[in-house]
Amino acid sequence: MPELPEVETLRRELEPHLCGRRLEAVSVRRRDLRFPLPRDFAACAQGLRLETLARRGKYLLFHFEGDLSLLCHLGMSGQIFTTAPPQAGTPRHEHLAFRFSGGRRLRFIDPRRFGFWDRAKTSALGEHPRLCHLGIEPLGDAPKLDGAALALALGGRRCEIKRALLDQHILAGVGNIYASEALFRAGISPFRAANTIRARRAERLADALRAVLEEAIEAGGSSSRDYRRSNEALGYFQHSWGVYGRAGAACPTCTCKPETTGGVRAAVQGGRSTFYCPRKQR
DNA sequence: CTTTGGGCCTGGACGC
DNA sequence: TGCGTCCAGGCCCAAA
Repeated sequence: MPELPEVETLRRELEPHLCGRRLEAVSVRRRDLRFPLPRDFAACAQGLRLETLARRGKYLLFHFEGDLSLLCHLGMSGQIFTTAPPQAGTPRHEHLAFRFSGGRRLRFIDPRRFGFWDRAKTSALGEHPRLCHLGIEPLGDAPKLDGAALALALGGRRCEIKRALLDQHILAGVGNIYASEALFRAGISPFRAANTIRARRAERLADALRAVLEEAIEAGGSSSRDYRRSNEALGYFQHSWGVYGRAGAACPTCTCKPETTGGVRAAVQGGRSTFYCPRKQR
């Protein structure tokens, strides 16, 4: 389940291997990803030099020379590898393969096909329908994610804060894991109405969001069944989860015993699992 | 405008 | 062993 830290880890890993290289060939095995691959996808960037690799929210952006960019969203189970397949032959869910100059290859694997790719003019990326409504970039400047910016972005929404954090139009890049973790660190209940987070709470939450995302990037992201790094290494931030996936376990900051208090709780909000400590989070 | 819920998709876990 | 069912959650979209 790639969220911002996993995509940023991927970006950092790919950058030194790919930037400056020419895209020699793109092979397409399946076009029916989350959205159909554009007709000219394989041809549009062929022969162009990759200038920079960027990220916006959970999107990976390949900026080529000649005003062309490729966008990649990993969805739920999307993975990108620069390594060769572990066994000979093409893996079952390898939908795209890119060959860069110098022989460097990039493989896109996505069993659930919730991921997708698109192409756009770099100069018009801001108007791309998937990017134009994205909210605050949590680790960016302008606007820097602080309490005031967060409270403004939440904009008096009456929905639960957990749901608001998952709304990419408010904040870009936070998914289910890091939303739970940030709320836990900030001591804010996931059920609290978003419009009650204004001053001090907003400051705490903004700080918690930035901190948890930065620490996760530092750790190479959180590994799961659906996420491996491009070099097949494992991220290890899952060992630092305070509440996510830990229902019934002792809250790491409480001294109360889970046998008597029930420990970390699990709930469902908007069809998504949420984990929280009812004592610490209000 | 906001909010809510369903749909897409597959592999793995689980119960019988 | 094998079958059916449920679950994970990224995003979009229709409906209220």
